[in-house]
Amino acid sequence: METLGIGALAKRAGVRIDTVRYYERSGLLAPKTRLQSGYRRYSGAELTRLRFIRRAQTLGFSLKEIRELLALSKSRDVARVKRAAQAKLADVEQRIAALQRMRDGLATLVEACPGHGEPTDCPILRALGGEGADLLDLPPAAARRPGQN
Amino acid sequence: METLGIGALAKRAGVRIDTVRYYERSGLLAPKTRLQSGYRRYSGAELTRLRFIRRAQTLGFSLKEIRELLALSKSRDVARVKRAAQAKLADVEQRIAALQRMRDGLATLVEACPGHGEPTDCPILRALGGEGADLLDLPPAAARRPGQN
DNA sequence: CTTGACCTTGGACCACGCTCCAGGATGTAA
DNA sequence: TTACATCCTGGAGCGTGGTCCAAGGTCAAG
Repeated sequence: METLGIGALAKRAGVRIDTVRYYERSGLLAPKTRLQSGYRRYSGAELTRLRFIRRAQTLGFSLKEIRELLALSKSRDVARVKRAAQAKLADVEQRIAALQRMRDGLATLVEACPGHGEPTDCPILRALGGEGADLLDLPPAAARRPGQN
Repeated sequence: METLGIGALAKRAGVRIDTVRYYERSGLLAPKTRLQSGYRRYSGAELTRLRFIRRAQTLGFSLKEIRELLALSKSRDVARVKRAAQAKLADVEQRIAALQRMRDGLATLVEACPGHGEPTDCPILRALGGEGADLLDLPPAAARRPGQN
């Protein structure tokens, strides 16, 4: 069976070599085997997994979440897997909702801005500068993403 | 005119004091004046600005982008401001679309999983583990968020 | 004047997600 | 065998967005 070196794997996934090793350190992606020399060898499954990691990232999942997601595939407990997937689904739906609020706020602003003329006619500028930031007024902010550390 | 100390300002904006100082260091928010003692004093305009910064963050703007946005408001260039907002809007919409694809994929998986029985009957397990990750297969990934450094 | 809350600065530290480097070993093709 | 690409490990460094701490100064009330 054909295997890939770390460089070939990285190239095929559009990722840097260091990133692959970083993912390994992070418990996300292990080589299928190692040569006696220590060289990592990957199979198609690892490539698939790596691509999955990248896709999930573009969808806003943190590496930690992705690790959890991938861990599911190891647990052979179908019920747990299903519950986890459902939880993830709910999470994704919440994110979509949050992004949609974002989008609505921005769309309102963009629509209301003539794109020319007096700065005082631009709601974006008014929201930025003035007292009447009504247009940008969004719900408090509670749900910040980058954990409040 | 009534002014606020840094503590009062932070409280009113729902932010930590350190965060206010951090924003100042980052060139986002300067106090209106300082007392002889060095104490920062803020006016309503700064509170508005601070709230704007937070709102913008919830809209997915980075502090760097917010700094640019705030700089634009000084430039009074309506067209540029609008373009920046439009770009962000497009970005947010792309993210929503990507998340919706993920949601659909997850929903399909969850629906198709019996929640019990053989692991081989669970499509989630099959999608995550195997070669045929078809259900989770999403478009390439191009639009990475955290700049490729 | 004392107390306690509030403020100052400078700098360390954190998590995240990489990215790069040094020094050395290995693989492969000519 | 030589040459060159590729790989190894361990650890440092980076940008982002904070958060915390020490050592000390200030403000307002009683």
